[in-house]
Amino acid sequence: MAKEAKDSGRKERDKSGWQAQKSAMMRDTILDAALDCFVTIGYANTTTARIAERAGVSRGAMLHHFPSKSELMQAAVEYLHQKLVGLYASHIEKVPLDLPVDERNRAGLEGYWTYLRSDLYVAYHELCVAGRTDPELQDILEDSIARFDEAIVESNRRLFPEWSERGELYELAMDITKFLMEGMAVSQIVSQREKRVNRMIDYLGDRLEEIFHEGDEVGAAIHRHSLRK
Amino acid sequence: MAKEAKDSGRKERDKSGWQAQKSAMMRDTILDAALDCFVTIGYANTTTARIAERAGVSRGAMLHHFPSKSELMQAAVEYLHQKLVGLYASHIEKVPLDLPVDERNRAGLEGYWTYLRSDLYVAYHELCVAGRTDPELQDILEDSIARFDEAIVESNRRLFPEWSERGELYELAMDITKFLMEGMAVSQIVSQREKRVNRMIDYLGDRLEEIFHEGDEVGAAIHRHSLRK
DNA sequence: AAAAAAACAAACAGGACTGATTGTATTTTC
DNA sequence: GAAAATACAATCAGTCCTGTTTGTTTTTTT
Repeated sequence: MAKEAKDSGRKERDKSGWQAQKSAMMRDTILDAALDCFVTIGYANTTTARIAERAGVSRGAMLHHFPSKSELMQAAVEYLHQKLVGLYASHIEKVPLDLPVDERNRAGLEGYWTYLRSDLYVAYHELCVAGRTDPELQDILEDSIARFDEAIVESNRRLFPEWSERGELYELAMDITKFLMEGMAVSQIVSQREKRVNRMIDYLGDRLEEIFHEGDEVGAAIHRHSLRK
Repeated sequence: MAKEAKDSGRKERDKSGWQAQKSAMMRDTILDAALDCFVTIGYANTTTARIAERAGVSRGAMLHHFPSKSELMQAAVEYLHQKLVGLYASHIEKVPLDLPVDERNRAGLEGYWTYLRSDLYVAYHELCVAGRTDPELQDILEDSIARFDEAIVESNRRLFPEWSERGELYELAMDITKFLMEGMAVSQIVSQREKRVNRMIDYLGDRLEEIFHEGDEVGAAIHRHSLRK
């Protein structure tokens, strides 16, 4: 209240000065360090002191930018979210739109797999698991996850326009892709087993093709396998 | 050395006395409390004080049984392993062996899903994620995981004897089941979304049936879909 | 150039955690 | 029943963590 009244009486701070630039750089440095810590030592072992050390700044300086650990974590989640969206998009954008469907499916799966094998995804998973028992973190993540899912839907709409009218088949295909590949990725996080990945991606690509072509048939055949009650 | 020489000169402690019974009960009480903590507050937030409180014993008493947190965690992992094996077996044993294959597949999947939806699995996943950044814990878990996988293989051999000669098709079926359902379970851990589970289990059951029947064909057809290079 | 604001660093304070230690109670052995 | 072993409880000590406070430096505004 009193503070806001005070602020209204002065010019807004110039955002183009060296201080402002330095502040923005500092902020990113700290947040990058936070994500690094999630990946290398785990979310559970991430302390403000460790982040400051990794960022190469003092804890006092960092506390100026993020007055509490909670605020720092919140900013880190948002920062991670932006990076994840960017990372996913960068892999998906590499897929040429003029490929035939089955090759495009396969390329999309490989892009998704590369995304799932990233450090950023590891950090994300660390946060998700921690959020199970931390309501505050969970709230932040839910918002981020919802926005990320929307971004995925948007990317897929562009990359796979032929699926746009497949309704429940599309949902099934998305589910099986998501669960199967994320299950595989989490399994890789837990213990590195590179074997079998290509076989699984091949298999999934074929299944997606089948599911898609089920939409070419009209009538009882739609319910033959995939949508059995 | 010197201690062992000393011990060899006296009778072994009677294991049937009240003290021995109480000690075993105490041990299980502590370990149950530890698993409870993993589930309710997460592995990361589990402290010796919290376990002792949950077990209803003093920290001093607990320290007698487990002289360090490390030993307690090690014992908890082993205890969890035993419980997991027992839980999985209990669900799988309920499946009547005289069911037709497709129904037995479906029943096995539902048993596996029930297992994956258990608190024990949640605890297991907490440990797996924590083990990523804790080499000591990871070592313990690797041993446990390997033994658990063997137990699964043994159970499946009994429940699905008709798969015993399907070689790589069997491996594929096991992989897709594992990754898909664990991916789904982990997704449920992270955010509770009960929808779509039955659809996915239906779909997986059908795929397993297909994969199995690919073994009925000899020649190029084996490589038509699933095992494409 | 002085004043104000922002940024940075260092130290303080209280709480939490683990392992070590000391003391007490219970059970078993002789 | 006394001694020994086991079990249990309470306290101590050192370390780490987070938030608060104080002091210094840098940048911007006046």
